[in-house]
Amino acid sequence: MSGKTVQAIVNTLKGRGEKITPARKGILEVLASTDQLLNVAEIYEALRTNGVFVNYSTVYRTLDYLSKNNLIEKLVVTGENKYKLLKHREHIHHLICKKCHSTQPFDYCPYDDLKDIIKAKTNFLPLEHRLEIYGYCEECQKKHNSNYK
Amino acid sequence: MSGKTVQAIVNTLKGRGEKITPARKGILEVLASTDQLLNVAEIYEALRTNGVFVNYSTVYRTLDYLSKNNLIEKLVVTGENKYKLLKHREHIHHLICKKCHSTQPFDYCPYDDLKDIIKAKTNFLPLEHRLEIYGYCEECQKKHNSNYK
DNA sequence: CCCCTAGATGCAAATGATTTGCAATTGCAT
DNA sequence: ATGCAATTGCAAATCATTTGCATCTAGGGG
Ligand SMILES: [Mn+2]
Ligand SMILES: [Mn+2]
Ligand SMILES: [Zn+2]
Ligand SMILES: [Zn+2]
Repeated sequence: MSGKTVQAIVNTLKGRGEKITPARKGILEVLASTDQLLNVAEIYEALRTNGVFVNYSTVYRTLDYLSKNNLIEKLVVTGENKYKLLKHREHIHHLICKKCHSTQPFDYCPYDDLKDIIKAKTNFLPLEHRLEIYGYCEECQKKHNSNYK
Repeated sequence: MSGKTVQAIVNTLKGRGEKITPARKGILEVLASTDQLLNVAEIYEALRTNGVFVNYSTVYRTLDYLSKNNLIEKLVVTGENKYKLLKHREHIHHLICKKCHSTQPFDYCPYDDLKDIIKAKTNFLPLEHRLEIYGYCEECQKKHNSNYK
């Protein structure tokens, strides 16, 4: 499921005259293979699982590089830096489990209305936003088949 | 404007049998004197401006302490830890300037509807949320009296 | 008011994540 | 195949935050 997306992104990069290196392609493949947000250590480990043995500093530099090129997104979740692939022009938020720390994408966004309200009530010019929801994922609710309400 | 609020909070602490120390009262006063989110260095500096010369580790420990006691809130903004006083039972979000990094509270929250949508569309149990808006504050818009749209 | 002690603080060292300088390597255009 | 700018590995530096421990202190009891 990763193949096509990654190849398309790689072609985008090539079109911009950028170099394609194992670290770059490797990280794109790692991020394309999941819908979870991954932290740096997870990316580093997944890379070597995939046979890509790059240095930690290269992982950091490459994540910066891909972020600046708007191919991935970095977000801070519970004090931890996490990364995800930016597919198409999607705009999504995440549901984050407080127990197992799994994340799942969620495609609804209340920002359009919110933006208008801000403009109406303040002189602030809203441009971007960050929204995350914390709670319990389905598995963790079952596992502790208890009485969260 | 800080006096009454801080005194009320201090009384709350005393009621719980907690000790009131210069660091605790000092940090509460610093946070009560602004509606900005402050980072650790700003809090440290404000303390000594106010004649409270405590160690950095004390600032960290006290911020943890006050957070755990639900008197202040810690939030991560653009990779930086920031703190605010928790007054009453207010629930607000923040408008954060991308230029000058000032923050201003904003009291509208789209979460009620959002929560229902999540429950309708997923098996995730939403409990908390984080929402921040990034853009340009009034001053920064004027200063660069330019053509943001 | 003085004592006493659990808890708070100062200090310096440890930690952990991220960044950086530099020499060696590599992608890719020619 | 060659050349060079960009990328990488490595080790050291940085930076925010945490921690161990000896010393202080807030505030309750006498
Ligand atoms: Mn959104
Ligand atoms: Mn809200
Ligand atoms: Zn979970
Ligand atoms: Zn501003």
